[in-house]
Parts: sequence; structure tokens; C-alpha cells
Amino acid sequence: MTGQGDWLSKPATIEDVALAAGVSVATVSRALRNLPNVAPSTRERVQQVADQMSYVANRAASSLAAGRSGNIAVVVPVLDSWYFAKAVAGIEAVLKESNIDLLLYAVTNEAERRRFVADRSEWIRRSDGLIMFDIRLSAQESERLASSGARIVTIGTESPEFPSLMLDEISATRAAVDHLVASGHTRIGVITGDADGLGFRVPILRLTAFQSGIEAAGLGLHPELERPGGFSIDGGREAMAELLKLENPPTAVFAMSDEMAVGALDHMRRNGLTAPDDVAVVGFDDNDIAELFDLTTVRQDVDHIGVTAARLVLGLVEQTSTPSEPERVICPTSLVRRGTA
Amino acid sequence: MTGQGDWLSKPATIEDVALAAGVSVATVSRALRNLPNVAPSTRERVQQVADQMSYVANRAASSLAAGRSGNIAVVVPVLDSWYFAKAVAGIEAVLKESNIDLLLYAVTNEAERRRFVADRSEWIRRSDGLIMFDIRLSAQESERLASSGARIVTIGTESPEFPSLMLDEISATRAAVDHLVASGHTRIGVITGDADGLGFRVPILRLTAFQSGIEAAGLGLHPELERPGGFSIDGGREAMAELLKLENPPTAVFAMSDEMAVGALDHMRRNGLTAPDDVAVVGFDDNDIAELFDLTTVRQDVDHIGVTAARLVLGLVEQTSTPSEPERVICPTSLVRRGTA
DNA sequence: TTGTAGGCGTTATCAG
DNA sequence: CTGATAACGCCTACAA
Repeated sequence: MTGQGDWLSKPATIEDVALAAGVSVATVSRALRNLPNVAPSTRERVQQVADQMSYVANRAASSLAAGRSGNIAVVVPVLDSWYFAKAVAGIEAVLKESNIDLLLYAVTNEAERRRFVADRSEWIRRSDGLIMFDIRLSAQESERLASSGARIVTIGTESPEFPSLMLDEISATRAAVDHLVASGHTRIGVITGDADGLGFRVPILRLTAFQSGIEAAGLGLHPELERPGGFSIDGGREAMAELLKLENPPTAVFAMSDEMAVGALDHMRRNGLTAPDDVAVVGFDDNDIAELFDLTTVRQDVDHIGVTAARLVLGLVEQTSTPSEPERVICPTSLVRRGTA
Repeated sequence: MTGQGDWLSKPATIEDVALAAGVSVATVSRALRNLPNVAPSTRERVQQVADQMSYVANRAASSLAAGRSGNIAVVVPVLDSWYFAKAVAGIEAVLKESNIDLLLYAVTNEAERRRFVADRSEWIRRSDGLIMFDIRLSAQESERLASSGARIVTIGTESPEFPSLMLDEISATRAAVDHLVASGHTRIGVITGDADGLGFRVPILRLTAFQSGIEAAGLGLHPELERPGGFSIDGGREAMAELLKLENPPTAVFAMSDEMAVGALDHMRRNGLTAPDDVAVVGFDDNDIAELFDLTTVRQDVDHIGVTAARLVLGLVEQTSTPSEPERVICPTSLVRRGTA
């Protein structure tokens, strides 16, 4: 029982440390933050005293004085999905190294989205930088955000003002479609996605790519083969049900997420159908359950996306000057061939 | 194009508003926070001026002055798992209503855990309250945290100092075991869990309950039937592989999470085995994929857990006095009977 | 290398 | 009901 840890039950302030170490608060501040111009011996002594008093700078105070909050905000449309959970995990890991905190916001529907961009200054000033996933921004909105001094990295969306991370949706989707075409399929369906009218950009890109792939293969476009699946298992199930009810059902289906693909497969199984014999299925993501279903899918490295995004914001925060041309990172994808297609 | 929104490209301060409204900063502060003792007319005018200047209080400044950070920290052992993602989503939804921010920390291994409790003051003072999931705390550690003034709600763990949320692990597990026993099984295996030596309390409780269930049924305890699965799909797969290699393999298996159960099922399928004919399987959680695998499992309402935890911390933060007896909430579970057992 | 002191933007106390 | 005015705890020129 040492008991020397706590300081009078009230947190020690920088002044307490200064007093105890026999130096000025300025020196303590510099010493503890590893700034230059501090004698090694002084630094060490201050360090020790601080440790002994278990001193830790008051975040609010230093934020106020320094003008930086010391945290990064992450905005996602949903939390409880494989993709976002994984991405956030990647971000957290990076931020932790820099001792900066992660503020998490969910913008799950259009109403929240509007409020979010409307109250921009409020959110922006709670953090030094933002990572926004798939949040649609009108030209005016992103312009305003930028002029509000926001440091933002967008994922799944692009705007002229901010650096962004995207998959090469075109070639990713084309890989899936081409694979299906190469397997001899001529009637290919697609399960698209959106969530609560948030106007995701990604499914639009994928649909366009899908269509161009179909046309490139000399196959006609059939709107009835395009069904929304809401990026959920249930949605995938229903979409597949609709597709199979068609007079002339597809022999292959591309789902824009593994969840939807798995839902589709489940519907098939329940009706005694199997992939790829009855209908071939390709998913997107390569999440944990893809392997369980032996699902052929387009893999993306979500962890890497999170890590990269985090590094990007940190870069944005460090540098004072905004680069003329915001960086655009394209993340790689690859087709994982398994049993369903 | 109104253009009246931004204020000189620099955020307006409370003083700017006061000046523009012709009142003192004190009045502005009171008016905007809906405190009493402000003339309705005054309040309205201030409100308008503030809106027009799109003024929003500086979080750091008010935190410093008020002594409250305005955010709640959530500490989880992993982010990218169904359970935690879902729980955090529930928490976020509640906090959003109170306009308080969510700080997310992952404490994924023992080293991080140690650091976390060691630097307690640092974390504690970044937020007004914490929600800790499954983080093991020694008596001394929780004592210190409490005396550091931490307002904590624990989930999956209990300590004398803090309110907590737990499942009734005993009866939940017993429901699973009893179901298996009732189905005539006499040799029942269990796939346990832990993650990176974090010393989860939950799997220990479940194991104890499992054992007592076995004994209550008059069946002998067989240590070789207890296998760790690390709460992952792969872990479940391997555990089942081990169990099946036994000279006298179990005819039924209880897995402490659906992930592990599904992994186990996958291993069986690959070896031409099916549930429940070859081996009956019961999982725990009832997550999204449980239904896909027609998995009999113990359901818990994770969203509700998150919501309740959030309300608890908020309560802790509001009230100044700590209640003598920390609240203990027991969340309900139920056995969902499907096809695998 | 170190110290002094002004300021960061709010809140809260205490008069008026 | 409203207005001064100390804190709040730290950072950062500027001096020394």
C-alpha cells in the first residue's frame, strides 16, 4: 500500500507540478509535451514529479488554450454492420497511437443527415477532423463545410474540397460481372442497395458499372432484373424472391454486399435451390460469413481503409496549409472465387 | 444566396453575441441554455441573434468552466463483432438525444487493459462517465477507479462500486443445457471463450452454469469436453474439430457465442455431419446469422442492453450524489428453438 | 534554457 | 431579471 498516487483527491494541476518540481508552469508544459529547449535533467525531474502526482493535463483546458480538441470524429450511417464496425476498429487503432480520441456519430437517416450538415459548425468544432462514411453531400453543402474550416476525409463519396477514399467500384463490379459472363451466364440479376434514403453513392456506382458490364458483354439491359436489397440479409432474401418469381428469372445474381448475397442464398436454399447450379451468386465485401457460405465475392480490405482514412485525417490536422489538390486514394479489390459462382 | 450565415469566417464567441444583442455575456449564456431568470423577450432576441451569427458555444471553453466534458466514453474489448457493434449503436442513439458525445475506446489486450486502468485519471477526466464492457477489474483497480471519482457502468462484470448490467448467465446457460439434456443427450460438450487473455468474466460464469447443469442432470463432468473457441468462427471450428476427434465425442455442444456455434457447424458440414442428427448445437446471442444457420440459441437483446447502459450513465452523471447501493440490472434472455438442437 | 503573463471562451457567483 | 467579474487549467509569445 503505497498510497502516494492520488493527489489530495483532487486532480493535480500543472501548477501543482511546477511547484513541486521547482520550475515554472511553462517548463512543465514543455517538458511533458516533449518540446525542445528543455534541459534533459529538468525534463526528467518534471516527468517524475508529474508521474508521482499522477498528473495529466486537463483536456478541456489544453484544448481551449491550444485551439485543438485532440479528437477526431467519425460519422457513419450505421454502426452495427460488418463493414462499418470493422472500419471504425481500424481507425481507432491508428488514433490510439497518436493519443487522440475518437468521437463516434451515427447519421442514420435523411433527417439526421440534414441536421448534421446544418449544424456543421457545432460538429466541426468538437473535433479537429472528420471521417465521413458514405454521407451524401450536395455541392453547396460540401462547399459550406469546407469554408467552415472543416478538415474532412470522405469514404465512399467524393467532393472537390476534401480528400477521399474509394474503391475502384467500376473495376470491382466489372470483375464480378465479367466472371459471371465468362461462366456463360446471359441473364444476370443484381441486388442493389440503399439505406433509409440516405442516397448512398456507392450502389449507384456499382449499378452503373454493372450495366456497362452487361452491355459490354452484348447482353441487353433488363430493369426487372435490378432489385433493391437495402444492404441487409432480409433485403437480399426478398430481392431474390422477387427475381425468382420473374417469368424469365436470372441464372446469376450479383449482390452489392455479402449480407444481401447470403440472404439471397438462404432464400434459394429454403426453396431447394442451390448455387451455382440453379442460380450463381456473387457478393461484395468478403466479410466473415462469406467463407461460411462458400460465397464467391469481391473482397475489399476494410481494415486497411480505416487505417488509411485515419492517417489521412491526421495528416490534414497536422499540416496547417491545405494542399491545393485534395488527395484521392483508390483502394484495391479482388475477386475471391469460391463455390457459388 | 443569403450569405448571412458565417461570421467573419471566424466562429462567433459569446461576446460577439452579447454585443450584437445588447446584453451581457452572462445573459447570453443563461438565455441560450434555457436557464431560469431570463425575460422571455430577452431570451428570444438572444436566440435570434445567436442563430443569425450561427453561434455555437465552444465545447472546450464550457467544459473547462463548467467542469463537465459533455461526453461519455465507451470501452469495448473489440469493435468488429456483432455484439459490441450493436451495443454501441444502442448507446449512441440514446446519447445523441441528450446531445452528449460518445468517445470510443478499444481495450483489446491485457497490455492495453493495464494501461487503461493505470492511466485511469486520464481517461476518466476526458469524459463525464464511462461504460465498460467486459473489462476485468481487480478489487484494487475498481476501488481506485471509484476513488478517482469515476462514474462507471459496467457490462458483463460486477464490482461493489459501480452499477452494472448483466445477463442472468446462470439461467441462460441452464436453459441451453437443460434443453439438450431434455433431448436425451448425456454427453455434452462446451465451447468456451476468452479473448487475448482479457480474462472475461462472462465465459467463466457460463462455464460454471454449464457444469452445474450437467451435474444437476446427473451426468459426470468431463474436462475433455470443454474447449476454448476464442469467440470467433475459426475458434469454434477448431474446437469442434477437437471435440470430434475425441475417442468418445459429445452428441451435443453448447457454444458460448453464435459465432463459435456457426464455426462448429461449418466444421461439421465440411465433414458431412449435420445437426442435430450427428451433433446437436446450441449457440448464444441470437445474432443475425443464427437464423441463417437455423441455429438454436440463447437470445439476448443487445440493443436494449446498450440503451439501458446509456440511461444508467446519464443518470450517474446527472445526480451529484452517489447512491449508497449501485444499481444492478439483470437483462432477460430466452431460448430460441430452431433446427440445430 | 527558463520564467512571466496575457489570453482562450464559458460558467457561475455575487451584487444590483 | 441582468451585469460585472473572478475562476477554469493550460498554452505560448515574449523576455530574460
